[in-house]
Amino acid sequence: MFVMTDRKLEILEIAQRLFCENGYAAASIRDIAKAANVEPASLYSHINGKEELLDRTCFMMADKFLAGIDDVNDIYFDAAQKLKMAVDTHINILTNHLDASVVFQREWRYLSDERKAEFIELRNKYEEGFRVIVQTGIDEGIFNEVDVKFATLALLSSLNWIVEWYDKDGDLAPSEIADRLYQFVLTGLKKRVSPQGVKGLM
Amino acid sequence: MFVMTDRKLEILEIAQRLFCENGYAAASIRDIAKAANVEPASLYSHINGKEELLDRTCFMMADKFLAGIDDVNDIYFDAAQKLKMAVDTHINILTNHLDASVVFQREWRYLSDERKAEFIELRNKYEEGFRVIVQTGIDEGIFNEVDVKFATLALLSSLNWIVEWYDKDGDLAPSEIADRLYQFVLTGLKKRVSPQGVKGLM
DNA sequence: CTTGACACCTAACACTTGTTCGCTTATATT
DNA sequence: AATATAAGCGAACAAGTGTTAGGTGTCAAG
Repeated sequence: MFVMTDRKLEILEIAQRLFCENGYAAASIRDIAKAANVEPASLYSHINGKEELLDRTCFMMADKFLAGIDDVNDIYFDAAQKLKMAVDTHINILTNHLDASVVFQREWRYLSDERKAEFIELRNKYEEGFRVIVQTGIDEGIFNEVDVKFATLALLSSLNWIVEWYDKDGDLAPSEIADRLYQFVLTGLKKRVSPQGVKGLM
Repeated sequence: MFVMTDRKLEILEIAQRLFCENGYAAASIRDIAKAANVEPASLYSHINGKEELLDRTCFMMADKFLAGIDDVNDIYFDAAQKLKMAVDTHINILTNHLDASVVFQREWRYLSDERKAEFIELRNKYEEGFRVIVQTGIDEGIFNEVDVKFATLALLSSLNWIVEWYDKDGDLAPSEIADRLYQFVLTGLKKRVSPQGVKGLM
């Protein structure tokens, strides 16, 4: 059975850090062992192989993201509120599991063909969750009649890019980042001329 | 001297395809040789080493992007028009050099430390070009008073993500993609209530 | 007091990595 | 006809890859 002992988790997190810093292919078992203060062979008391570390990371994160979007779509508020919730949740997961998120985003390509297919399916399911929100907003008449698939990808890409520069000791808290990103995808750059102005928006 | 013969270019493009598909670390010299119908040793008649292939790709693309943004900022139109031009140019480069763009975006991490530093500097210069446009828009009073650095990163990330799903045989032409992305970053998702509506923008 | 799980070890395995050496062939220029 | 250059070859190199086999010490449960 799959029991996750403390040591296993520790090793997984070390692997995530190295996969994040150097990439999956370039981060060797020996690197991971050294960072864990252990001989390379000793890792195999905890794992079945290098790919397991990647596999676990990708699917753990997929589960987290999916659980987040499911929560949001279960709650019947208007699309703007749902979107805010979804953005908050997404940014929270990213910033709370930064290394793992980077692996989730960049390194899933190195999964085995079968697992890669499963992973892509889960990721599509997640994107579908966002598409539902965007579509709902259009149906409610509060969002522009954009190409849903296209807009959702642009939206998600804005969210995901923060892993490239987010600094957890920086001056922007996750919630502030989420606020600004939400503002950006909602209203864009162009100033509105309508009476209530920008400040009045959600 | 650095002369780029036909065969050199051919090999470079093969390498770009494989770096794009498998990642720099996972694409071996032997893979590249096989794709070029040549023995591994023969590649060294054309290149000095594997990293040269990555190096050339990253800096070639950096030059292209920088030339693009410089052209835009040399022309004195309003910020919205400049932004449209910059988005068009960016998407054009991406879609015209898809493999190389992916390498430019994902694989620059594997450059040597010195070259990596130079690369990051060029990339910052490019981002600065976009920041100037956004700042100009704010100064002109046509863009919201957003955090310039933040908004520019969100904007660029929307543009860059298209390499993940762009299909040159798909139904969306590069210019259409550029139009929609421009629309997205300019007006966001939320419907405007002002009289002229969405259609009238641009 | 034994058993068994746990975490770790040394040593080695088969294989892949980027790269170099010396050599050959074809093509074009003098 | 002689020479230079470009483009290729087979064989080998040292180093690094993921992984396995078999063994050691620790420690809590029976």
